[in-house]
Amino acid sequence: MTQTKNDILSSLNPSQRQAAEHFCGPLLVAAGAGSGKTRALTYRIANLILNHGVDPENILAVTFTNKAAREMKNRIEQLFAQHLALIRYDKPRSALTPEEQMKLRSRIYHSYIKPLWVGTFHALCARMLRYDIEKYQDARGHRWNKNFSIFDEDDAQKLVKQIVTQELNLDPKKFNHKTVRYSISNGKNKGWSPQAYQEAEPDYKGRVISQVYSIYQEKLAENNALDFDDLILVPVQLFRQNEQVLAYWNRRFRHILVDEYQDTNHTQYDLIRLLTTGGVNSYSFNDWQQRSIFVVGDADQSIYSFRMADFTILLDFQHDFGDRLPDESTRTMVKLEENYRSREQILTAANHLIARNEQRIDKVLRPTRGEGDPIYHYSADDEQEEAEFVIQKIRQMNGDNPEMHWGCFAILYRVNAQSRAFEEILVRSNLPYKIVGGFKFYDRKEVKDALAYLRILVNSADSISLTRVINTPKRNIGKTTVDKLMNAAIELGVPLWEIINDATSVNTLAGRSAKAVIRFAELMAKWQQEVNNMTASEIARGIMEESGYIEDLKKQGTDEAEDRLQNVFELFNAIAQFEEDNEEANLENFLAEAALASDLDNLKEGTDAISLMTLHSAKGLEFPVVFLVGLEQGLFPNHRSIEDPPALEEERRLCYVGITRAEDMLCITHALKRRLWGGYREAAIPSQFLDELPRDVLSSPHLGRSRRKGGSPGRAVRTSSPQNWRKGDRVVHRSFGPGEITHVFGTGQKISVAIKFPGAGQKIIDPQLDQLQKLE
DNA sequence: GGTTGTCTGTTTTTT
DNA sequence: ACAGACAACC
Repeated sequence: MTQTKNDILSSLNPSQRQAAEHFCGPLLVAAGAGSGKTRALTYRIANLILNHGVDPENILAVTFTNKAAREMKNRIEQLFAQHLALIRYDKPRSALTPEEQMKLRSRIYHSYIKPLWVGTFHALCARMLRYDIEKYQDARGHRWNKNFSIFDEDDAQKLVKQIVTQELNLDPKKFNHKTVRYSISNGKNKGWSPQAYQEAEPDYKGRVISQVYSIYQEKLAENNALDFDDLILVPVQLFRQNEQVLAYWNRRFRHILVDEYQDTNHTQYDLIRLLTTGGVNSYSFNDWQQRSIFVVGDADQSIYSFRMADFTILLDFQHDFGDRLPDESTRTMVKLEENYRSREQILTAANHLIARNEQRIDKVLRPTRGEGDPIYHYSADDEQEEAEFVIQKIRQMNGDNPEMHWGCFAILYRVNAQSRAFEEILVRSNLPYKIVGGFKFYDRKEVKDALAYLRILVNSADSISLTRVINTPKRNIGKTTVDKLMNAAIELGVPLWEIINDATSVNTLAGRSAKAVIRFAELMAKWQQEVNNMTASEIARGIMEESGYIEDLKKQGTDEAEDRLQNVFELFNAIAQFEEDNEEANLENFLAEAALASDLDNLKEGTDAISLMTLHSAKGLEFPVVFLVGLEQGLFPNHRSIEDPPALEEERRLCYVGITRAEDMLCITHALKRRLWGGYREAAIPSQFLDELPRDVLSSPHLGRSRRKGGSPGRAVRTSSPQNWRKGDRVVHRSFGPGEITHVFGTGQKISVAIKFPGAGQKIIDPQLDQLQKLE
């Protein structure tokens, strides 16, 4: 009888506790970096179940990444283990015998973890759709069945390309398939149908894109496939058209928790709102009996606007769901401001930097740990020397401090391409490292080929997968043959598979390739039969063997082929692992998971290695020592953001995210010269963010040198305006480097100049806005 | 139908 | 610089 409510929550601070104790109604937790938001979330879930008697089945917890979902499950499990060890065995968890541990874990998993719905928006929606998608039809009557394929970005682009170039014969320069795909994606993230798209963007371009969008949806339906955006949008539309379906999920998920709420887009918001209110479509919704909406986020860490995330959704929470009272008197917002992660000097820098942003909730990170060391700033000659410096510094710290193992260090950069210089030196130095994100296991050609085979078995309508592997390995089924078959399929309005699987049609259409096509069809048909009899592992091995794919790689004999072979086997391992971890593992479930999984390396965590990743991937993580590299104008902030104030604010938030990853030590570097697009970019100007950090927390032995070489960006603004620019002047631009003026337009205040840059080509620039310096 | 060589855009970030 | 797309050739 020692377990009371107090005991579970006793380790929380007052604000965390207020968040964790929240039962019914809306609550926004505005949680600064390192303030224990995951803690508040997990403790609240435990508290709901243990102290309020909520059935885990009634809880929906949405995270932004798979990693975060895994982490949350683990932490909830640990909480329960701690708690139940005391209740059931009357001793702390650490004192349990191995058998008792095992028994306890299995019990916790079955009664608490498994019935909880914890996952990303995409994974959770995919799961709901496996139940209900057959009740859905879109505005034009298209339907899907529960074996739908999930198209990744690659598949989606292929489809758009097909439409743009073949169906509509558009000028590929004006309507680049990637740009069109991106526009469609953005439209979907705003909740627009093709019709709505056209209404929102009624100009010529908008009308064309709307038309592509419309055909694209038709094709997706023909393939029985959805793209990433549809996974969210389709449930929203289904909920709007089918009251019973919405009522079911609304009743089911009484308590909804959303992590990283600042990263939600409008469609995701609609989904959450529908699930929470059950479709009561007004702000007067206030039936909070036995229900809650609990969102956690930080507007200062909103870094996904390029994916249509909109942090004003977080800023509006109080208006949407809350009591709409001012911050001081509201009962529907809690701020977590104590920072348990970083040393004071690091927090000072972070607070100072982010305070420059206009759009935010006022909030500071209050230090709880000692002052720590100043932030170290290093100015390198080029990207190679930058990497050498960082690695040498890591070796030195590792040598000096026995407790600093390799896993303590992280190198964070703006773009993936920056990892190369570091990798080269790490390999040469023989140090253990891991690259998080970047190349993804499931993006590799051979893995996608294997998955395509499997997808066809589950969803034979998936023509994208079918065309992908029909001649891989080579079976003498060339482009002309595939085109003929495909045209017939389009003509008849049936999936490609139906043509291929009919020997007569094939004989008529395919000429001398007919035999090969028929053999391929027979192979696939045979394995389709086995989907319900054999395990996913057996099927995967079987089809990859019998299709000749493995044989083909083996006989190539190159290192690359060997590598690919290894990856195919690695996929088999992943399937086997999946079968071990999931009771109802089957091929369908595996494919659903694989489509949404990022990379496999996450599985082998725990290895002691230096971490390399982009700033975006670093969100949510923390490291004792962080190196923030490549702080150069044009790289970070990225050149596409410099002239766009909201985008620049986002870059600044990204920098804030980077700084706040560091626990004890932060080191910021930039290079004066950087290899980019093949050539060198000379005289790179240090990032403006360096100037935006408070001076007194920066320790920077090379500061003087770097300033003189790069010029001070702060001062350059003022010196550049009254100049007389002339054709032929040699100049240095803040982000494009050195160049020569080729034209001068206008006079006086309204002057603009065209400059030819060796690296970036010709650009027209306003010297008032851009930092331009004349060279003598 | 497959292979070789040339041309092009590409580098912001991701579920 | 480099991969992927496409055309010309085998």
